[in-house]
Amino acid sequence: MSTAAQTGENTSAEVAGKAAYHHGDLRAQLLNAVRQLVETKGAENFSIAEAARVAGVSSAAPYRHFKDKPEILKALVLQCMAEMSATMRSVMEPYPAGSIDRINALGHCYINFARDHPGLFRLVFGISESHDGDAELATKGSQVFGIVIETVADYFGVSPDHPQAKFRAYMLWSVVHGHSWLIIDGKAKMQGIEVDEAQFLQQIAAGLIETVDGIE
Amino acid sequence: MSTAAQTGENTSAEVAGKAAYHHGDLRAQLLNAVRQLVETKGAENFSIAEAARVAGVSSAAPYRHFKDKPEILKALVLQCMAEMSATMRSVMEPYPAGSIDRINALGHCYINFARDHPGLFRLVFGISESHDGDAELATKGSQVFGIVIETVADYFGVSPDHPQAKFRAYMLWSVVHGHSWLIIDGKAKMQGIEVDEAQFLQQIAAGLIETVDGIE
DNA sequence: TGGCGTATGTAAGTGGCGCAAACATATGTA
DNA sequence: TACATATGTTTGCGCCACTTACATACGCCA
Repeated sequence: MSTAAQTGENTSAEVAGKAAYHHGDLRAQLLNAVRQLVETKGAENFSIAEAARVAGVSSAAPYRHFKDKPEILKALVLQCMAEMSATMRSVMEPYPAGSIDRINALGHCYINFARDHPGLFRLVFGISESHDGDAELATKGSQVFGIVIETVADYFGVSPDHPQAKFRAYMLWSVVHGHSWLIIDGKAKMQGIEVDEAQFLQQIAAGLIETVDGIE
Repeated sequence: MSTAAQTGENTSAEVAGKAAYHHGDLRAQLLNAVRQLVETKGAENFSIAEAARVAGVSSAAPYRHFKDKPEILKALVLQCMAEMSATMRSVMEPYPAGSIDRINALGHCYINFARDHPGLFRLVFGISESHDGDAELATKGSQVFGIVIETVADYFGVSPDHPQAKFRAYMLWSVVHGHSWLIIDGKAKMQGIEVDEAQFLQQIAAGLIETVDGIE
């Protein structure tokens, strides 16, 4: 448990012999620690103090790199969003542009992120400290949703600015987002529902995209 | 601010002259206080101590009625779920059984709950302390989702046990649930999307329910 | 009516956390 | 080499979750 954190952590500075006072990379190491804690204990149960302990520094050290707790979490959210958009781009790349397979691949990818990192998913989409008007978050956010819009627009052969493309993309996003939540909350299983995900996504695509009589 | 809490709270015991020591209804009053705090500050930012202050008792008093913080929140979740299912039943009642209007009414109702009580919605569906195998939560939960299944099954004229009815109901639930989350997170607005909700629900029903060639 | 057990409240204490100083040490640059 | 700055530590404050010991009211039975 505690060793898992250390295997990759202490290599950079302490082992290198630079003495630990300035180990040069605390910000990144703290983010790793926070990420690990959020994944295991949830965003509302992690403490900066514990993250500092994991990183091997005093409990006040984090405040040299982050203003306060929300700012740490925001940094982690940005990191996750960047990963999500990168992964989404990579999983859809094998499929031909404009194909329905690309849309399905996006859906699977999104859901898998939630299933594989429920703690992070909850953080990214569930925390109320929304930093409401934050520009960075908005930007990274559109990099995720933007992919969906692009892909849907490609399918219909229209510009991503087309309102109908946005609307259809938003419907898709809603289903996939909702399903992700229900999965990690265990609500589906609680109701005795076992969802065949491939079928689910296929039916969604069929009902919300393919049956639409051409846009514009 | 602080007076708002008192207008409705002190009436039961203190004003009645019974002295405050046993005011007879602390559990309910605490739940009210917690509800108010969760609605305004979010479930991860409320403190038992503050709820006790609002209710006008010492900070240890709540522990006579609730084991710990998660248990308080669980009680509130149960309360919310009961309200949701009651409201859902009442809003669909005016429409004829088996009609698509009933399905739409359910959707609106669900989304409205999220919009009107984002803090509570986050609590009910977003907190990781899922009390995972909790029987009470499962029961109350099925009373919510059960309504959706029933209504969809009615539309198709099959039994609520029919797997296809469950599957279609689950798809609907996912969209509505996802949209609710995106709305209260402001994600839609952040992406410059203004969703016409009536149209949204109508398109969903059209794509996921009405176009389905009869079940079984 | 009176006494007793129990339910329900309070006060005080423990340990942890978020965060702010004030202080210490390393690093880069003149 | 000296100084400004970045980055770490120690200490301290206030708040919180939760516990334990104590106090008070209420219900019930003789």
